[in-house]
Order: sequence, then structure tokens, then C-alpha cells
Amino acid sequence: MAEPRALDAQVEDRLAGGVVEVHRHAARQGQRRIDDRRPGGLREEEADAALVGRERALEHRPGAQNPGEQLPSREAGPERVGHLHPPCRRPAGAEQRLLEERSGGCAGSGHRAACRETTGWSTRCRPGGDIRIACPGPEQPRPRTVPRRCRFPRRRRDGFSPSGPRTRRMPRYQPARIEPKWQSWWESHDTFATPRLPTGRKRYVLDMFPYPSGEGLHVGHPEGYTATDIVTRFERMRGTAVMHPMGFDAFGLPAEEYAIRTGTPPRESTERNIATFTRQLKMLGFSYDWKRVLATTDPEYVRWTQWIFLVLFDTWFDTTLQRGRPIAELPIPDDVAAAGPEAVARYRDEHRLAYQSEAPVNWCPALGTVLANEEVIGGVSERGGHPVVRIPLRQWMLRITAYADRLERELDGLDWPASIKKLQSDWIGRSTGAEVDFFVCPPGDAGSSFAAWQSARATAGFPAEPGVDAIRVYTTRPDTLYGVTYLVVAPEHPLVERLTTAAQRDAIAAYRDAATRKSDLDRTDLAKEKTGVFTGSSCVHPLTGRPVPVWVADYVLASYGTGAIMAVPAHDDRDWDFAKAFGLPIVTVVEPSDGHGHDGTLFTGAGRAVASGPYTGLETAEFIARIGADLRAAGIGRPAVNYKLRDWLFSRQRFWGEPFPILHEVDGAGVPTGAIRALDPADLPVHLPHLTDFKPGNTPDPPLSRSPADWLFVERDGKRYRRETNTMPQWAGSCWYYLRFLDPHNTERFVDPDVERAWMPVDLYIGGAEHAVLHLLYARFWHKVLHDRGHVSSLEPFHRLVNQGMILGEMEFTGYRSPKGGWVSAEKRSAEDVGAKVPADQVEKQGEHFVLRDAPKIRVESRAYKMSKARGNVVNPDTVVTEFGADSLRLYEMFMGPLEATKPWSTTGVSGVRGFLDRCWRLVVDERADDVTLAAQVVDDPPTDDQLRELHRTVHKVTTDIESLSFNTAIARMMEFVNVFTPLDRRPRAVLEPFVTILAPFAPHLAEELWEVLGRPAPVSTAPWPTVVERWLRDDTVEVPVQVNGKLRGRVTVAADADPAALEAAAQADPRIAELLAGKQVVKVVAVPGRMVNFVVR
RNA sequence: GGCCGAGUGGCGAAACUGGCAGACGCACGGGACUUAAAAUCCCGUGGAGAGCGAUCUCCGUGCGGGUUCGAUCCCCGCCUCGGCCA
Repeated sequence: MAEPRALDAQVEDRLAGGVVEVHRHAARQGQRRIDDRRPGGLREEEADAALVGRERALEHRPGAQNPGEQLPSREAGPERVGHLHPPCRRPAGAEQRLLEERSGGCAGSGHRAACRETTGWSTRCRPGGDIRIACPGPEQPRPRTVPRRCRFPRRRRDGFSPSGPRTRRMPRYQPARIEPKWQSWWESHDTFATPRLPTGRKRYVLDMFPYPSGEGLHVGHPEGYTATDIVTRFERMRGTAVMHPMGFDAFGLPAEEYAIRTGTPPRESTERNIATFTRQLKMLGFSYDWKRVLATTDPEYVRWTQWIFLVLFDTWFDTTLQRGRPIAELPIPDDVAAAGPEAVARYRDEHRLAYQSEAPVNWCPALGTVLANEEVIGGVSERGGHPVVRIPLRQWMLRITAYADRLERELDGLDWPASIKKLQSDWIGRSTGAEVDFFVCPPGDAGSSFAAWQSARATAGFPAEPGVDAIRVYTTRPDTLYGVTYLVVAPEHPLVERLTTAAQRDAIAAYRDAATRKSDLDRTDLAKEKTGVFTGSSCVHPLTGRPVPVWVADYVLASYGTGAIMAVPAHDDRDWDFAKAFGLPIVTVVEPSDGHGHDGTLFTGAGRAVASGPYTGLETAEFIARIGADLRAAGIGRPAVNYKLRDWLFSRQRFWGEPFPILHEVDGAGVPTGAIRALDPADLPVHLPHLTDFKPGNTPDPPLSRSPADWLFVERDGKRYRRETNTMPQWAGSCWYYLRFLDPHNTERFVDPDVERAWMPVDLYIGGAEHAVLHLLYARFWHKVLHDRGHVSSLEPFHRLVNQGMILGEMEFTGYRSPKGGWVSAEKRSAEDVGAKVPADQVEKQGEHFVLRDAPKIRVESRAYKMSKARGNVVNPDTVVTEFGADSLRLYEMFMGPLEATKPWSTTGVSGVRGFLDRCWRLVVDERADDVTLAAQVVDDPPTDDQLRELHRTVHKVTTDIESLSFNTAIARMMEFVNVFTPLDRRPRAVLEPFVTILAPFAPHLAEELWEVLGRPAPVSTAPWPTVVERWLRDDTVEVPVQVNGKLRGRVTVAADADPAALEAAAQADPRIAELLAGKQVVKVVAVPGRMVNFVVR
């Protein structure tokens, strides 16, 4: 983590960093422009300008003490100016803007003014030197020199005003100076330190912590972070105790892959990335309590992650009480107890929330690694296209399914977007139906054994496991039982071997082999053609006694339900497709209730049963209830609930993750005995061993299995153990970080219970929607387990959730050219046409679409794209801060639009809010003085009523808008305020001071500086929020619209509290309205006090 | 294919969840200041039309219907775009 540095060093850094960035940025822009020429046909001059722009930018390297001074020596001759200056009105592209910034932003250091079409002249001058006016065109090649001194000082937008003999220091708004200044002030004064326990009202406001990638911060990050920062600064100013921490989700694949590529230990690169992120976050002035910062990779953090795993390991789920309990309290059935301590241990292991199982994984031999489902596409790896096979591998699983019901029900009380709740609920995917057992006939046996099975079941009841002589299916539609024409079992189903007849053996083996190469995604894809193979065997329909053929098909997943289904092709899409493909019979057993005959076609809705024995005629719902009871009575089925949610595959064959605190007992030869043992909490953390080789091997063995023996093998109580060599997935660390923030340095516990009780739950949680399902579900699950085991008081971790929208790149116009040459209209384009970016000034709107200005028949696409390196539209926060300042970046991101909306970036938009901050500055500071002094317009006059009205309305709007997270309109209101006060020659301090305080959450650095200029004691960040005086919000009179037949026909001014009768009278008194009403019959008058009057006339 | 969301000026957007459509910002145009440019400040800016003029008229919130005195907002049916899942 970065050390707080001295102010000067920070300024130096920013300067240097900025210049480097600018040069890169300009160079890249130049490059892209040139690339664009080929397909897009840019004008040659533009590319030239960009090229020269690059040269220019390169002149200013870090270390140049005074960038402005360098220019005159290299000043281009007038011819060059002319050459540079093409036909005019080049769009103010980023490179040009940057160029202006670097070169001084004004006359005096080589600024080229925008050329005017009308005159064709451009000008430039030297600081304090001659003014030259150069002509761009070849028709007037000679420059004219005006022998006069330029009296304008050099100025730069970023606020640096290099002092020199001929320039004067100007107290402009200089974010580069004031931002680091206040950041270190806050840091050294612990301005945002959070007390251990809150007093009074508390708010826990949390950002989803970032993964510290090597790319550094993205402009998407500051969006949510600024929103929470505004809320927390606002709450602090209102006297609320605020918890607002930040940390890093630092385990994960990219660091590990980087390690494999470069040989750098992941911890090193991770620490470097964290340092970068920290620097960038601090640069933006967020009011985090940095003393609470943590990374999931910190050994002390890992220790408690491992400790929570032990809690999961020590817990079983009591389905009756619907809660997790200590494993010691698990009732042991007598037969298990009788079988001895090993059987008891095994029984316990089977019931833990953390358990081991053989789960099929996507193993890619070529890459030597296990892949996630989404990394496998069409049976081959996404990267490299190598074959992937599904192999069973011993894995750690977390029994999240035990909590499925609670995870769904307890969503109710949460203040989350409905769409996210629905997503979670769909993911859990609760369905109700029934389990039914189908008796498997021994070969050659007709019916006698079925009868025996039936009567045995009738006496014994429905068993917990179906046994080897039955296939258990799960169905959501037990009412279609009479329509079953075949059964399908998953290729991995345990009974496949037994069911397969000799004749089918080869076909089945081949099919099962092929199925291991497909991912679940490929298998369940509805669009795919159904495949399958007959096993040769049949089972017996439990109600009709008729034989039902059993097929193997991969559209049935072993992991869903029971891994087998009863196929009812007449009433299920996938069964329908399958039956059609293989010519299997289709039997209709449900008809629509409205009586319309329905035969031989697919019908998946609810209706009335037909051809269903004693149940014929029943409505679907009643049928399901009845048959559930009947099946249970007969011992061949029962009503059942099923979830789409699977148990959580919790182990990874990776290096860069938390090691499991688990030991496997080994015998003398080092072979595991199957017994496992949890580490004692006192032995935590288990550190990662020092490995030089992180590469995956030829087998799915994790890298940790190649650890040195002194790490790998341990002895406890005289027995030898081998450590678990899988590691935890990245989700683990993010499951509980919000708890550790509350008490990050506690060495005794993961969080002090008093502290947890005082701060939890998180009152506001802001982050991207990409975590809508997994992270939030996993964290809720852990939290519930911790709650059940008495470690936390709250039932849910995150009370209010808000998803910030994505920030896209700048709007782009894309035109298409055919390979033969020539433009192709966007709606007619074909695959081989090439898209090229078209500059905005070559495009115009025509009706619904944009077209090329020079060829209006050619439509171009206009849209903003996701930021990506490939597209080259990534905006770097460092660049924005260097160019405009952190306050501008913050404010712009909030001003773009609603927090939750997807919105395109716009550089001119940033300069727009920068303009607002400049005006705020000038509202208070005298720009013409040599030092930063109060503007003469700021006076001690008592404010007028109108001024107070303006102030209180602004405060009120900003207050309510922050509460509703409508930052864009809050900023708009402050802009209105500034627009009102800017023209005034006398600006009462009593109005400006409250304004500066409400500006503080949005633009904290500027606000602190203005506060200081106003002579108030720092910091404004903890100044009390202004109180709104109700009477300044009320109007004495209001202007209401008057409509006639719904059309606006006039306005009348009435007392604010005028009743409908008074409104109507006032409206009728208006001459224009009276005229319109004359001779008409007024049918009805609608008068809404304070709103409007409408006369309905005939 | 399913689910969710969104379509309002040249652009980003606003509009108390039925009541003056387009606040605020960008961009653009005009003006003031300047020898000139930049910066700053002021004015204008949805479209079409009428008038010397303050003004006035008509059209306008993706498309087609509906409810209502009144619809950007509610209902029905479409179209387009985006996101997530399959």
C-alpha cells in the first residue's frame, strides 16, 4: 500500500504522470487517425495535423521545468502554420485539446487559433513578443507581422501557471494544486476516520471492492465510488456516523496467469496493482477511512476466510428448524452408530455444509487446467480451441442448496431492485412437482417381479434412495404421468451400465464418451438438435404397468433433479423434439380447459386431464395434489420441491487462492486413507507455500501438490497428514469483506460482536449488475450460516442495493464500405463490408437516421460501444484528472445521467462541468488579483428575499436529490444557482457560504479551497449541512396554465393557495380566455389548485 | 428463444408517477470586451408558418390503437436498440 507522500512529491508526480499520459494519448490518437484514413477517407490535412500534434506533444517531456519556455525556440515558421491549418473547423478532438493545454492554452506560446472559414486566417504570438498573423492557404502565403507586444500572459487550463520574467501568476482555479493539497490535509488530520462504534444514527455505505487488475482504475469504477462518496460526505455533514471503507479483491486468475507468463510471484504483481489502485483512488479524493483498508490476500484476512470455512465445515443444516447447527448436534441414526466411529465420522462428513464429492469438471488436457463452464464453448476451450473433457474429480462443495428456501424467502425484506431479486429468485429456481420411481424389469421377466416390487413399496413406503431396481425421476408435471412414453437418463446416471443390453453396449459407450466432451451449456441448448441412444431396456409404468423404454440422452443433466426424467412428448418442448427426432410415440393427456380439442400437438399449458385413468377430467392443479398423495400412499412417489440452484463447487486447481484448512490422513506409503481432519483455528492461517512453478501440469492435480514436503505433510497426534492442495475460488474473499471492514485489525475474532451489531447491516451497497447473482448469493449464504452459528446478529448483509450503469465509450459514427470500394448504406450492409469510423462533422441527421453529409443516401450507424482496448475507446481516469482535475471527473460522472443508466462518455461533457467549477471559483475568488483573494463582489450584505429563496431552494433540491441518488439533477440545480449569482456585483457571503457547503460532497477539493478563501476554518467536509427554511420554499403567488379543451391558451397568476373557485374566476377574468369562452357552452371546469385550470367547452 | 431495461431537440438529459414537454450541460449562432485570437460575460437555440413588432398559429416525447377534461407518464398491440440468461 502506498505511503502518504509529501504534497510537493504528489504534485511533481502528477505533473510528470500527466505529461507522459498526454504524450501517449496524443500519439495514439494520431495513430488512429492515420489508420482511419484508409477505410474512412479522412482528409489528408487532418492526419497531418494529428502527426504534428504528436510531435508537439513529444516536445514536452517530464522534467521540462517550464514547458512553455521550450516552444519559442522550436517555433514553426508561418508556412508551417499555414500548412497545419486546413480548411477550418476541425472538430475539437482530444489531441487538439491536449495540444492546447500543453502549449499554454492561449496566445503566448504557440497556440493556433481556430481558423475561421470566412477569413481563413489564423494567428499566433509569442509571450510578450510580436504578434504574427499567418495565412493558411497557398493563395496568400506570406505572413503579416504586427509589430506589437502581446500583453497576454501564458495560461494553462490545468492550472499551472509557470512563473517567468514576462508572466504573472494568476489565481485561477487550479485543481492540480488544490487537490493534492486537500488530500494530504484530510489524511494528516484523519478527517474521515470512523469511530469503532457509532453514536447516534449510523450509515454503512459500501462499494463493491475492485479486483486490482494491471490495467489500473477504469472510469467505470469512480462512478459508483463517487456516488457513495457523495452520500457519505453528505451524511457526515448531517452528523451521521458513517462507515465507508475500501479494499481489494486480490486473489484471482489474471494475477496467476501473469505470474505464469512472467515468472513474477502473484503476490508481487498484486501488491503493485494495489499500490496503483490506491494512488488512483486517493487522487480522486474519496473519503474512505484508509486505516481500514484490506486485501483478501492479506495473510490476516486469509486466516479468517479459512476460519469461516471451518465454521461451514463444522455445520450441518437442520431441515426441520431450517437453520445451520454444530455438527456435534447432528443426530446419529442407530444403525450408523452401531457401525462404529468410522461410520459415524463418514455420516457426519456427508452432512457438513462443506463436503467433498466427485464432481464432473471441465478438464482440458492441452491447457493442463480445469476450466469454468463459461470457458468451454462447443466442447473446446474458449482460448486455443483445445478439446475439453468432463472428468469426475474430488471437489469441495458448499451445501448452498440447503439454504435455497431461505435465500429466496428472505429476499422479501430487502430494498433491492426488483429485477435483481427476480434474477436471484430465478437462479435459485424453486419448482414443485413430484418424484416418481419406475421399476426396472429384470431381463426376460414380464410382470411378476413388478407386482412383488409394488406390494413391497406399498408396505415399506417411499424410500430415501430408489435402490438398484428403480429409476427415480423428478417431474414438475406429475399430472402428465399417463402421457409418459419413454424415460431418459443422463449419460452419467449410475444405472446406465445395468440398463444397457449387450446389443446397445457399443452405441451407449460411444455416446457417453461424446457427452463428456460437451459442457452443460451445450447440452441444454434448446436450439440444438436432440441426440440420444436407446439402452435396450425398459422399465414399468407404475400406474399402468406397461413397459416404458429407457433412453440415454444428454439433454438430461445428472446434476439436476434425480438425473432422470419421465418423457411426456405431448406436453414438453424438449421431449417433443426428442420424440419427433426418434419416432417415439406421443400420447395426449391434457387438453386446454376451454374445451378446444387438442390432439397430437404440443401443449405445455395447464388444462384438463384426458386418458388418465381415474384422474381423467381433473384440472391440472387438482390432479397434481391428488396424485402426489396417491403416489406417497402407494410408496412409489411423493410430492417434491426441486431447485435449479446447485451446490457450490468451491475448490479450484489453482495456486493463487486461499488454501483449505484441511488435512488428509495418509498411511505409511503416503496414500490417503480417506479420513480428513480440520485444522485447529489456532493453526491458522495456512500460508501459501513458496512455489517457483505455478504452471498447471499434465494431470488435474493442483499446483500446490508440487509444494515442498515440509509444507505438504504435517503430523498431528502421531498421525501423518497431507494438506489439501486445492484452493478456494475468488468468491471466497468477497463473501465476508464487509464484516472485516468493521474491525479490520482484530486478532482475536473475525469481527467483534458489539461492533457487528452496531454497524450491520450495510445500509447502501453500490456496484455493477454483473454481480447480481453469484457474489450476492454467496455472500448472503455465508452470512446466514454465520448468523445461524451465532457469529453475526443480522440476517442479511446488504439492506439496500443499487447497481450503477455501465459507462460506454464516446459516441461513434460507423460507415460501411464494400470491398469493391464505395460506401454501403448501413441497413444494406453485408458481412464483407468494412466498418470505419466517420467524424461527427461529416454526418447529419436525416429523419430517424444519420447519413453522410456528402452522400445523404448512405446511412451510418451511430452508437456508443463498451470501452475496450481493442476498440481503443478506453478513457483513463489519470488522463482526465490531469486534464480537468478530480473534482471535474467526479462531477461529470454524476452529471452524465441517472446513476443506474448506461451512458456514453463525452469529453466535451467533462469540459462542461469543468466550466461550472471554474464559475464556482470565480464566484468567490478574485481572478485578477496576484494571489488567491476573495473577490470584491463577495460582501457582508444581508441577502435579499429573492437570494434567500434561491439559496434555500437549491439546498432543498440538493438535499432531497442526494437522498434519492439523483445526483445529476442536484448538480443542475447548483448550476442554476451559480448562473443566478455570477452576474451580481454584490454577492452576500451569507448565501455563498451555505452554497460552498452543499457543493462539498460533489467537488470536495474545490469546496475546501473556497471555504478557506472565505476565511472559514477548515474543513468544510465536516461543516454542518445547511438547514432549509420552509418559508423560502413557498411562493406567494403561482402562475398556472389555463387550458381550453386541453389546449394551453393562457396563464394566470393567482395566490399560491387559491382554491378551485378562485382559480376558475381568475381564469375567466383573463381577457384572452374570456374571448375564447365567449359564445361557447362550458361543459365542465377542471381546476387543480396550484397546477392548472381546464375549461371543457362545446 | 426467455427475462430485464430503454426509446424525448444535433448530443447527454429533465419533467412532483396523469397537469405549462425539453430544466441543466454540450454543440451551434449572435453580441460585448480585444488591434486580433483565446479566456470571460450577455443573448438566442425542438420543427414549420404568420407578423415591423411585443407576440400568435399549427405540429412534436419510437409506431398504431385505447382510457381520460388532460397521456412522455396508465392499458392493449407492434417496431427498434441494449443488457443478462439459455
